[in-house]
Order: sequence, then structure tokens, then C-alpha cells
Amino acid sequence: MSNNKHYFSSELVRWYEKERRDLPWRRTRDPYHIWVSEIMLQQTRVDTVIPYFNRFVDRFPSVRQLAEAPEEEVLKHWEGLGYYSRARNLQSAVREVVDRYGGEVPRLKEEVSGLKGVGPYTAGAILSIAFDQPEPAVDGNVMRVLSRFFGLEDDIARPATRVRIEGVAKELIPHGKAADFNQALMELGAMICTPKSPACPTCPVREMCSARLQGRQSELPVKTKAKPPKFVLRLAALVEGTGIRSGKVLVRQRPKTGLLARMWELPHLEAPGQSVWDSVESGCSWLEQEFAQEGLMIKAVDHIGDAQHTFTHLHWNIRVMSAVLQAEESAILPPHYQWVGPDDFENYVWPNVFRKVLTQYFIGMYKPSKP
DNA sequence: AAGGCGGGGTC
DNA sequence: GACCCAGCCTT
Repeated sequence: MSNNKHYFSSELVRWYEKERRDLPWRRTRDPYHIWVSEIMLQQTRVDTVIPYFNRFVDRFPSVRQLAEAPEEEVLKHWEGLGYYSRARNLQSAVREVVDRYGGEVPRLKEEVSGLKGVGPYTAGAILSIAFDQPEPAVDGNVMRVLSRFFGLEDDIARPATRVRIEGVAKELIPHGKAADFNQALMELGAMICTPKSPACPTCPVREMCSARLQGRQSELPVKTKAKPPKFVLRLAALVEGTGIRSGKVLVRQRPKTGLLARMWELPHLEAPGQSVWDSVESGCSWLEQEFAQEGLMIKAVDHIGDAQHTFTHLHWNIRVMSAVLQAEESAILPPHYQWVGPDDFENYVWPNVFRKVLTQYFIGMYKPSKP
């Protein structure tokens, strides 16, 4: 092994053994717990994951207990964490582990990689961290660290670059130290070799880092820009119950697939253009017509507030309109619609944007004007 | 190869 | 605001 590679690996592991953070998933060797942590950590920061991880393994301590749990309860434990297909895929995968592998997380690369929601990074992480197998686990941190140290100019937004860096990373794994080395790489990326203003003076491998020696820390890694999110205007109906439904609000469940699958929300629609918003009245009448086509006869009353939410790929600008249901006593609700009040609010799973709106409404801060 | 898929921290 | 995070799946 060439000189700088050996230097990199040994100094990095030495640093990690001294500086490693005490994280919940570093206190266990249970492959299932390692697995859960790696799924939660996909595109999600450590500090965000910690409370979710603790609650999740407390409620679902084993593969079997997760496999047998109601999907709704699994989703509830994921609420607010984002990328909800991770939760669905994880439960589907543990059920496969029960059915095909007797409830034991498999140790073969092909079997681990075949599990739902387990891609190249997560497979490498499970195999190395749980079983100490010399497999690379290349995430955004690792691509950044290795691009800088070795002066790699490849665009890390390209899939081919990850494949190349996996080859580099695999060669660097010290014999018998796959778990520590892979975690050390990511730890360095998270704590020292950060995207902006890296802490080079305290870096354990600074003396042979290509980027630092050339003063190019800010130029590496090379990464092409993502497309900006698409802006969308949406109108939502906050339909207030009357009589025995006083204090309740009409909500609906989203479809089984796609964005925010199976989560609950205020009924809302994408506006065809700004023209529906020429006036409050035109917005109200447009909303009434659209919902009438879905079999929901509402009377929109007033514009009572706005909510914004940015996803990776789109930005929602939601105008919230107060409304009532026509002939509420005899009205038949379309499928997937439901009345919800403060008392049963927590029995449903909400994306954050609607959790905020409804929480505000129920505590009286988001007050519709009365007809 | 490109786009869909959340939410939050940081600068 | 922009960027990006212990990425994966579908097309």
C-alpha cells in the first residue's frame, strides 16, 4: 500500500479511537439496531436521529417485533423524520428477514443488498459496522473527505463517482478494522472535514491532504448544482364542523404512494395559475367548484392564513381558506375523509406543514372568521 | 442519467 | 436565501 494511503488510514483510526462521539447505535452490536440507525441516518443529521432512534428501538426492539407491528404505528414513530418510504421499506425488509432468514439479519452481501431500502451505502454500513466485513460505506461525507485528501476531481453528483470512490475506500480499510475505519471516515466528514470552512488545523490527516496542501478546500469536492424547487400555489380548505362536530376539522388521508404517502392533511388543490387568486371571492368560488367535483360540497368563507413548505424538489405556497360543509348533518363524506378534533389529533400521522397549521388552529391562534 | 422523495441545521 | 445532510427507488 502506498505511503499516503497507509498514513491516512492509520492516522484516521487513531484519531477516531480518541475522538469518537458516544452515540446510541455505537453502544450496541445488534445488527438490527445498526440497520435501523443507518436507515434513519439517510439524508438526516445525527442530532435529529437520536431521539427517533431511541423511541424506535424501545418500541420495536427486535426484527420480529417490528415485523409484527401495525404499519400505522411504525409510521407514527417516523412522523416528522421525513422520507417516509424508508419506514415502509424497513418494515417490509424485516418481514422478509423473518420469512427468508429466520429473523436473523443476513451476513452475505448479496442478501443484505437485496433488502428493501438497502442500497450500496447502507449495505456496506451494515456489513462493516455490524459484522466487521471489509466493505466500503460511501456516503456524502466519505466522498467529500476522499475527494479532498486525494485531490479527486470527479463530480460527486454522478453515480459513477460513487462507484470509483468505493474502490478507493475499500483499499483503505485496515485489516480487521472495517467498522472503526468506516465510521471514522464519516465522523471526520461530520466533525472536521465539513462542506464549508473545514477545521483543517485540527484534522488528523492534514499533513498529506491534497486539497489543503494546494489550498483548494473550497473547490473540492466538485459537485454540480441541483435544480431549484418548483413553486406551486395551492388552496386548502379548513372546514369547520358545527353542532356535534363543533371544534372538529375535516381532513383527508393521502394516497398509498407518492408524496407523503398515507399521511393526513387538510384538503387542498393546486391552483391552475395566479388568476384564481385575483380576489378572495374568486379563490373561494374556485375552491368550491373544485371540491364539488370530488363530491365535497363546501362553502368557502374567507382567507385565514398561509403556510409554506419546501420539499427537495418543490415548494408549496398554501393559502388556507375557512369553510363549512353544506348540509353537514346529511352529507356523505368522500372516501379517505374524516373529522378530527384536538382529542384524536395525535391518533393520525401528519406531515409537519399540516401539523403546524392544525396545532395553531386547535389552540385558537389560527382563527377562521365566522360566516 | 434524471427525477421523486422530508425536514431541519448551518452559514 | 442557498446548501446539504451516515441515500434509495423508479423510470
